[in-house]
Amino acid sequence: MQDIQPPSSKDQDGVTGQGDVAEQADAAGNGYRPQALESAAQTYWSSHHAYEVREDDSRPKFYCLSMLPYPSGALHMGHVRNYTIGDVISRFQRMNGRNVLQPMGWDAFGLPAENAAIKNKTAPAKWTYANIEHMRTQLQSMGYAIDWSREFATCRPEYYVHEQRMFVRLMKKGLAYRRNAVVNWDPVDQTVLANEQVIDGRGWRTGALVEKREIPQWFLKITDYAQELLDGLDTLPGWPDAVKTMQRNWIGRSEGLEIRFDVNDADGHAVEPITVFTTRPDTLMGVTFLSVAAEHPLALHAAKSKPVLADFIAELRQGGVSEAELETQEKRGMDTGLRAIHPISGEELPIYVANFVLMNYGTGAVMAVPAHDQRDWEFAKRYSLPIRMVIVDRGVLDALREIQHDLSLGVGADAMRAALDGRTVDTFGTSSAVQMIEDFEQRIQQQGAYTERGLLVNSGEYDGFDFQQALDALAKRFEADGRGERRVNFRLRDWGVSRQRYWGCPIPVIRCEKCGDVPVPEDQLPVILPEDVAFSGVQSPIKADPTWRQTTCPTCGGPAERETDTFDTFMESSWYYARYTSPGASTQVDERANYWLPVDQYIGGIEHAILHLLYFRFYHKLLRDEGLVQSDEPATNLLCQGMVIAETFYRDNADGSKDWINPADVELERDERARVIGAKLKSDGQPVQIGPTEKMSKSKNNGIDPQTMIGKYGADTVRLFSMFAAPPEQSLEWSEAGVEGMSRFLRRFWREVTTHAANPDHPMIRAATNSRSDSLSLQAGEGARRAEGEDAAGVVDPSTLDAGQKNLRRQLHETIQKVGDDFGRRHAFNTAIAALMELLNALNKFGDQSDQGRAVRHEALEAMVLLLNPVVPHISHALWQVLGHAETVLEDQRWPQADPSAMVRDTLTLAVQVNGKLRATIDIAANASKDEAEVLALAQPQVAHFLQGLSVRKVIVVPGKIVNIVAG
RNA sequence: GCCGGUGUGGCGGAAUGGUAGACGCGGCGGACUCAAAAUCCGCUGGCAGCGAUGUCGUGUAGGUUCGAGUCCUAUCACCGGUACCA
Repeated sequence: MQDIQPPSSKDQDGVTGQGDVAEQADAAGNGYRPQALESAAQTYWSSHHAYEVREDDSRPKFYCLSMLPYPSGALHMGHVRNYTIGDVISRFQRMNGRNVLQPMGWDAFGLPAENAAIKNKTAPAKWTYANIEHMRTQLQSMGYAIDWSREFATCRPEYYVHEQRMFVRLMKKGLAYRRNAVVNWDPVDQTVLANEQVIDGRGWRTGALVEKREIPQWFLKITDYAQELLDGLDTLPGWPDAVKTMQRNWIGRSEGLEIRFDVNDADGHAVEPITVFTTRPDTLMGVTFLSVAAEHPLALHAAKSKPVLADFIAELRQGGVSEAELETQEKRGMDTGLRAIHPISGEELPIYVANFVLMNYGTGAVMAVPAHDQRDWEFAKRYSLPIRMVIVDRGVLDALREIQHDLSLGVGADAMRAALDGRTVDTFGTSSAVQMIEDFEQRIQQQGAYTERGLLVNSGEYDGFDFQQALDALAKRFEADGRGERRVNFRLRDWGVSRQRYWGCPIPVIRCEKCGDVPVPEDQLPVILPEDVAFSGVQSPIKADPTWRQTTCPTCGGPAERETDTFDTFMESSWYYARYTSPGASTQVDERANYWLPVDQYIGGIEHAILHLLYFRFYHKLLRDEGLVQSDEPATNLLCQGMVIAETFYRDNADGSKDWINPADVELERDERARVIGAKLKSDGQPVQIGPTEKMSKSKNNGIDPQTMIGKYGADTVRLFSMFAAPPEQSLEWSEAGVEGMSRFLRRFWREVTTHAANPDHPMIRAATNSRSDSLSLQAGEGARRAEGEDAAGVVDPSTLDAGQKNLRRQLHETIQKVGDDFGRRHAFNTAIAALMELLNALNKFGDQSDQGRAVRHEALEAMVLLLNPVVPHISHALWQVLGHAETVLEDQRWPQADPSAMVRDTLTLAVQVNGKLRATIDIAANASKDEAEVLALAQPQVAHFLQGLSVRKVIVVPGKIVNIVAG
């Protein structure tokens, strides 16, 4: 780079001046020194409060929010990816004239702080605050355009006081209530375990078999909002369909019938009736038994007089409470000895306790129809219970009608034959119809349930009915005789917010023996969690501390105790987005919330698709119903980014365990075709095993530390790689070789711009350079303003361009259009960057040193700096000055606009296919007719060759794309 | 188990029903260098062929279409969630 002339070589220090940038370019030849340049840019932004914003009605607002981090100790690549996506969108939107808010905070309560406290013998608070300090510094070194003035940590009383106030209001509205619910209980430690802490049914520390235990817990009535949460999904076109589908299925609205069965005990005496909920009342005549949950009152009643049943129920109490564990268990059950009376046939049906029936869905009891429900089918097979077919498809029904008017078959093919016995019908038709029915029934008996909605048979007066007719008829019948009713059921359960943990927001309730659960009066809030505590891990310090616990009842003034459970940490993360809009407000949010909300773009991991994003939507409706916000939904657009994954490497130990080796310490070996054939440890040169490519984790030692990468390559390179290597919603595989490629691209870009700018003959550069010597002592921007105003000679004159100049300019404007679309609409950052790489490759080949050639190059380089700015803001900040502009917040420059006249093409290339296979391409005038394209296509020698012996049947011409000749 | 997603060269990926493999990595060859690094230039899906070119090819099996990586049906593998990890 010997030809680079620094615009001004003797500038003193100038952290923010142009001189140091040029000096860097000069000193190292290639000259791109990210560390100095990045800290200079960051200092400039923070000293100018460049990203602090306030409400401004003169511009459209844009609230860009990334999910707030849990302060686990150090920034990881998942954070880097999440926040880089948010930063690119934020900077892009600001360059397009929006008033952009991008805040950051800390989801500071949570289980890992307690685990760390046990391990390191420090208080959870101390550990958490230290992590926040460290991680803030790390985030700042990434150069994100964050308004740090709004930062908060959710573990501070000034934050959670509002959460407590909302809770006591919800209690008064009846939206918060207390009831018993089941948890994982470690009988050795005598503690409640999180699902995560239960491994193969045992406590993670003690190894003891976990038990289910019922304890009183607080709930929020999210089910009151189930229908609205479901309907609201239709108002969110900017949310991914996958997320909306998952939420719809999670809410799980189903319409059906609640039916009451009378029950007799083993001696034939009537006991309490049982109510079941079913979405398939059409299968009612196929019920052959009933199943109830182990906790169902009837089961407990029966167990009193049946010790084996009591033992069985006790056995079902073992194991964890997670749905994944319950649903993958072997299906087991036991007869209670009780008998349900079928409400139509009067038949006596056994009632089983079954481990797959959940007490917290529906009524905790189901009617079992093995012929038409796969789970019931498997259960029936295992316990030799009858399988009675009552639903068939139309073909079977028609076959049945052909041979008999009565559609009742009895059970099994033999019964059907008996029904046919002695009848005389058309021989051929009968045998095929019999075969068909027999096959259908045998399939159900032997292979599995038929679960489609078909037509009823074996159902007496309902034979031949379809699903809807059966539902209507049965609902009418049962509503008339008081045996049942139509019911809409949701799978969604109320939100259990109690946690038996210390490091969380105290639940603001006082328990009084006389007055019951009394909400803490608002003027006594917050209930503060003491932070300076000794924490052993077995018991919560606030539970152990009588002076904290003991208080007086706000109602009767008598002695009372505080609730010592704390809130689920999803509580804090359900409303933080709103608090960012109203820093310092004495209420939960103030009127500023209605300027910023709803969030215009929310970004976070797909793992939050259901729980967090549903609570987030729910809480927004709670805020709305308290009159605090006006919108119905918290965020209009949602982007879910994929995980960051990396290769794993290991060595086997003698005892069968594995030593996981960090990818940074491993070198790959390849064969002559570049396939990876092995790997060895750099330090000893000995081979290591290659494991699967997985999510970065401590356990597999495949995490790549962002800080190391920033130190080695600079934040811009890390940002560029994480945006280039994959589209945002897919998983991103970390590759240090790929990172080096990004660094290479930035160095080439640096060289292209500095080489161009160093040419003293260029009029625009000359103007800028002349002013530069005094630009440091003048107001920033002076020199650039001069440069921009003067010297028309440096401006592109489209009418005088030659073909090469026109081509480059066309590519430039096509790239401007593509990058704008990819950033703004598609969020396809990877392809936008690829297009910019292509443009740089073209610029690199473009050797034109004429005035117009240089003017075209100047236009292209300025545009590139602006287009790349959202992704790599530090180098852009520096190069913008190199191009002769004053130092500035680049987001306040206009986003480049594509010039349609520069993109006009005279000729187009069309693909020519014969019978769908590519045989030639043709260049044709852009305004050519379909007929002209067809004639030219048919004239191609390759086309003629493949048409030999065939006659053309049809020619399809898609203008601008393809000509397909169909021949045969 | 259930719900959602993904599957394309040696690797990450591109292709919004219309020329499969853009861009990057890796690899091979060359230039520069005493040498190495860096940088620059060229080639790079498989098979056949000196080549022009042909042929096969987007997890697997079918289907719709003039045309399918893209749409439909079935199936396999992997990933995320599964209500107390966040």
